Amino acid sequence: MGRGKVELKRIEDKTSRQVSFSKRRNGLMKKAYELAVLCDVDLALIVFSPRDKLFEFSTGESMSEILTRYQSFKETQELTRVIAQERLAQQDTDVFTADELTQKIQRPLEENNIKLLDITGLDQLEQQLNSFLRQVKIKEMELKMGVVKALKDQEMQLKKERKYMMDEIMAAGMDGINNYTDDAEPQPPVMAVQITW
Amino acid sequence: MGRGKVELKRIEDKTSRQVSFSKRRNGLMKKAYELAVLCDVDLALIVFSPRDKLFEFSTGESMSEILTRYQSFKETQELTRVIAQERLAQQDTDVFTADELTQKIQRPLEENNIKLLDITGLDQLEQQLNSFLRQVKIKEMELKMGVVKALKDQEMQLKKERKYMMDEIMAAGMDGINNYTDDAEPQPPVMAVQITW
DNA sequence: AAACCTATATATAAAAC
DNA sequence: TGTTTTATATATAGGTT
Repeated sequence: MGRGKVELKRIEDKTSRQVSFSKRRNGLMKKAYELAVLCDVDLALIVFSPRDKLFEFSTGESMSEILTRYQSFKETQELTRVIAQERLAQQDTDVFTADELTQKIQRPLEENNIKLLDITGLDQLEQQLNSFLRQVKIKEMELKMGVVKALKDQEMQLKKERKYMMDEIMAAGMDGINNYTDDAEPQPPVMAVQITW
Repeated sequence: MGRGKVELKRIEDKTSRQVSFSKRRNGLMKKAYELAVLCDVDLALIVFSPRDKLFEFSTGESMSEILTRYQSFKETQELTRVIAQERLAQQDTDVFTADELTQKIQRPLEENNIKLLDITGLDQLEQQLNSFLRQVKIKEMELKMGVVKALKDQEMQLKKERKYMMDEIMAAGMDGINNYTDDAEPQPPVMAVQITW
């Protein structure tokens, strides 16, 4: 895009790399701005120069709002994935506990958030976090209950399907079949979400 | 950049806005990629489409690493700003407490981090955060001590300067001057950083 | 929507200041 | 180091399919 064509690899000459960085960085920012305005979208751009200088651009909302939105999006994505996974898993196992489920859901969410806390976290931060967490606890609980309910519904549906199939088989005169290989009766799924304050 | 020139404002026609979004988004990603490769820099790009679909691009390091780095950078920036402010403030006041200082430093940092915690924060997150915070507490303390020390040094220097000026004045035969307008003796600055576990 | 087609607008490499 | 110049490479608007 200039007098000479450039290979897509690190520019070895330090000077021209710096010049290129300066020009292309401006170009990228401009393009980002144009995209945001023309197409009416939200975006965030973060660039660290080779000398660790920070260049950033974000639309109307502040950078941290967009990053928060990103986090939310990722979490929802993870939740959706986990729920889908659970549904598949449910096709093979008959029983699951809410505790197991809770664990599975929590792990990815925690990892995502914790990475964003920096080493300079402060001691008072803990207190504020506690206060903050108390405030969102109700919504959190609602969310969990919703997930558990969704899976519960799924389980119920599977059971109905099994029952339906069983009925068909029975109707065909194939009674005497027993799915349980040991003496223990199948236990009802544990259905409790633990809430601690 | 095409057959017609486009005004820099929201494209009103929905279809061409969508087409433009698709084309320009790809272009932006490509440019971002080229910048990263050619100039050997780290960057992150987050775009939310009008229909809330997420498009993202980040270099080698994962997105969350870059966001963490961004957070760190911002915190350092804030710290630097606060320190500079403190230095200015010190020119008018004679005494400051480490407690006051700690408060001032903590506020911006907390705000920055807390915004990144989403409503789906989980109850176990609190525990992990506590564990995490314990791990970084030592570094945190070191940081604070460093800041306090820097300001302490600054204060000492100001005192020396005042003393020097005072000496000059005294030497000029202008004794009997008293800077204190009430009976209380000036107290030494409180010098303690509170560490709780 | 996406994929292709030009004509034109923009971006930018290299040079010159 | 930054700005301006200019030749060339790229991006993309508006069509068409």
